[in-house]
Amino acid sequence: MKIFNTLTGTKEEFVPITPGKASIYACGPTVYDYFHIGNARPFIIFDTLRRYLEYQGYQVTFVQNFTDIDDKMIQRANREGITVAELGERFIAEYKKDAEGLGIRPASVHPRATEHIPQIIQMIQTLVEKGYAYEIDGDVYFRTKQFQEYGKLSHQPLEELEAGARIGVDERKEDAMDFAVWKKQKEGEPAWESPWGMGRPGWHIECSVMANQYLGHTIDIHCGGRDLIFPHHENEIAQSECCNGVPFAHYWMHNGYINIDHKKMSKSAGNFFTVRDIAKEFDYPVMRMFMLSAHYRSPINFSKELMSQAKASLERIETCIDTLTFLRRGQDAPLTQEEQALMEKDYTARFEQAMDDDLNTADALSVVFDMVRDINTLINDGQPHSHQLTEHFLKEFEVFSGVLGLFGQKKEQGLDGEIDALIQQRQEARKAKNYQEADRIRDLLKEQGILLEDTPQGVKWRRE
RNA sequence: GGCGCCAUAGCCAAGUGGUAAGGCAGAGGCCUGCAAAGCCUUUAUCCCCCGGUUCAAAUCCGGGUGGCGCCUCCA
Repeated sequence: MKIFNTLTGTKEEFVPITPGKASIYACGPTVYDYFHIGNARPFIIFDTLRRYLEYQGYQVTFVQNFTDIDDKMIQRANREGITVAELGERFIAEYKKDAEGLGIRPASVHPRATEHIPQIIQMIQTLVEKGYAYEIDGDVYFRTKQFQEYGKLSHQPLEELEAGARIGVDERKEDAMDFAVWKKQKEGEPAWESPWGMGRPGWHIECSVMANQYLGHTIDIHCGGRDLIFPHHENEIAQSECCNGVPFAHYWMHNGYINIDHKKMSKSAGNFFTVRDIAKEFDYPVMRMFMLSAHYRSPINFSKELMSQAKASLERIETCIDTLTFLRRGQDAPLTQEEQALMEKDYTARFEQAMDDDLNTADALSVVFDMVRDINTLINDGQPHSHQLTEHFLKEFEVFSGVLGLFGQKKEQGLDGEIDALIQQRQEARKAKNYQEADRIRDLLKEQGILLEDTPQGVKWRRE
């Protein structure tokens, strides 16, 4: 597949370091609160990347960290009167609930910063020894001037970065662009012992260390949100490459933002919706549908209206799957020419072509919709259809579903005695042309969230 | 100030040199006891504007206009 590589600014064919294997590092959440839908975008997108690479036969090692020590963690923990560790535990658990709902599979490893303090200290020590980092009164900074390639990911000339640097920088630093890799303990902060005294790691160093530990010196793909390009990812590159002397990651992938009223959603701006809150109004898969309906690098505007659109779209696919499932339970029929012809159409090839093109999920979904319409057109006649046909397309949906992490997850509805009895009763009433009674039963079921559809093949029902 | 992105129908969104995919919403029709679901038809002579290159441009180049982002914690 082709990947747009932020490092080179071009689309490139993905060639892994080790044939048949792919190593991916994705920056995970800081677990100080529920995550918002802007945070959810990279989780969903890169989970889809992982699924697609696995579908293509790669053995994928996917690492996503939990940042469980930083300023925000400390603030929040203090505010709630609990320890940073307790806060972390709590929101890691909450992350997992939302992630599961969104169809985000657990990573191969979910390392936590606080569980890698010795390794972090060791990497900092190496950097200090090599002259890439220096200590000032318990703080340790990275010497950006020492790394010639600093700025290669964000494509910013170092001088210009300096020109834009803010006032209020720590005057003790050798250079305004230098960043902290180790922070001296302040009053009331959790801290660990180190060669530079009590302190805690800077933000950027944890990713360098954990990527290194679980994936090696050089990894295939590193991904995250666009806002991490500078300085976070730039700093990761500096630390890792100066420490190990080899390229850190071959491919860098960055997703676009989620906007609200065309402005970037962010915690600090306050214009955000948590995934947990949206889930009260829309099912989790609707959020995933929303995310996948546009290309991952484009910014997308979030609104309830767009969620409703995503919901209706998703239902269109689910309904088609439901109908196929329903037909498969019903009467079989010999395979017709039309059915044969439809089964020979190669939706999979088009789907793969779209996904191969830098994960074009919007285009891939359009293939699914084409298939849905073609199936519906064929089975619209109310006749029984070959089980061979229904099997074929249910399998096709399963493939697409496995890659996108969407639709078709619902378990086949078991036979429910009570519902069946009522449906039976209603059928009797209909036969006797007692439509008042028939409608009464239909309304009764509707109140319980059971929707009925009368089809020539029998009565089909679905929940919600 | 530096660097960069985006502009396609009422809404969303693919397409990036060969004559506008797909979804949502709307309208009309078919089907239905009525519904629901679905199907069919319909909705951009045209892709922000102005120039240019080309046999050919929404797609490339130049210039505008509008919107957004990074340079600071941020997915």
